[in-house]
Amino acid sequence: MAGGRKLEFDKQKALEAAMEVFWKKGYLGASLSDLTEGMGINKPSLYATFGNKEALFEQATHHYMETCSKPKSEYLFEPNTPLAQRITNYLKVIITGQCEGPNPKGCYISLCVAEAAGEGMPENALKTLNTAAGYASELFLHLFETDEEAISLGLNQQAAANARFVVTLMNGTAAMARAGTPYDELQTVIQNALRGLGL
Amino acid sequence: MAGGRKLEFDKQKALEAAMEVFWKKGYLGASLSDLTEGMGINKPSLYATFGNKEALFEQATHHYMETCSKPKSEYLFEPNTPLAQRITNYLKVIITGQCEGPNPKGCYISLCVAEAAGEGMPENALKTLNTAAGYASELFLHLFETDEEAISLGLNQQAAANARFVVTLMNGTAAMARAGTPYDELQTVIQNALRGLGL
DNA sequence: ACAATTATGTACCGATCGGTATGATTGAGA
DNA sequence: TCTCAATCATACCGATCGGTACATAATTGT
Repeated sequence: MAGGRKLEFDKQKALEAAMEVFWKKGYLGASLSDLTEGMGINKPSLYATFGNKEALFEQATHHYMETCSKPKSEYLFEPNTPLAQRITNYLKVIITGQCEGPNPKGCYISLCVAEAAGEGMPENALKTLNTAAGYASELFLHLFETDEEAISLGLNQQAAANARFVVTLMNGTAAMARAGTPYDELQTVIQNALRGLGL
Repeated sequence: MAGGRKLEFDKQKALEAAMEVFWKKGYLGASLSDLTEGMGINKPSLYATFGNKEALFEQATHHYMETCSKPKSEYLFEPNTPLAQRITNYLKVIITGQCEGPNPKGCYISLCVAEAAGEGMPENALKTLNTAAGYASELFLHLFETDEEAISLGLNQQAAANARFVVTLMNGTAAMARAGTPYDELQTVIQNALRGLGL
């Protein structure tokens, strides 16, 4: 019949802004005021467009995974590149994202998972978060189990343990970055990490 | 002149309980209701005995460092024990504390530092937290710089970087433990860590 | 026994929490 | 131009936030 008034804001920009607020404050730590201020809209617009705080978090988390997390994984599978170099490149990009740029320091997922253990986070937010949190583990598990060079090096023998080691270290760099450790200082742990894998 | 009514609770037990609440929820995440319920006292008693939420946090943090963090460091300086064995023992005890026992999962300090980066934490709480957060780094820096075996192995050449690697990994295990990773799975990263140090 | 002192429980303070009702404003189709 | 649908800003909802006033209960020295 009739189409009403147009949105006065860019939905994708608003979602990006919401992601940054959750990234900085966590789920429970981000208040509706923080969100509306960061997104540049007011509460009724937020609820009409995204549902509620929990639904917004799910969409922001999905946006984070698609734009910040998953694209970096291509460095792990670059053709004609030694495994050690691929892992180095990947970790460098990860640490860069944790330390530098306009985004908050640290890792969105790692922060919210830590927050979630304190209870008080609604169920759907938890489910979304757990799915996202498992991504990196499965990525490295798949790498160590199937990569040609990884197999020839025997890294597939303890693929799960090796993947856990790398993921643990990435959680560690996220914590250090969030505490203010600069890129130059965190970058040195990559060498130790590769040596820890036998590379 | 005259001494009034006696405290009906054990101040030390109440502080221990407060520590567990902050450990589980973080500073901002712990509400006065969470604290009074966990401590088994009501608000006026809390304020009369500990000051306010911020002062209670400072005392709880100090209690954590003295009872949970610092005592474990003795494993790093045990006489007549190879360095690799000392670090292994230390990390095993750390991970045990992060994964098992009656306390919340993860690391009190690591959680609150992550929370602090989101702003909103009062100044004195931040100062207390930063002091506590620097303890582990200085501990390993001192170890790698002064330990006889560490020097003979050349670990003192890059003492700061080596210390940063270990501290980063401990922050990582804290995050993994908080997310629910059990001791048996986290324990395997110790071997990778030692290899990363060249031990 | 009395007075002084301290701790306790209840009930309350202004501010903020997540979420919403309401009415004015804007734009599209007829 | 008129009507209808959708978004906007403001103001409000009950609940909870950190913190406190106040009256009562319990302990001590005189």
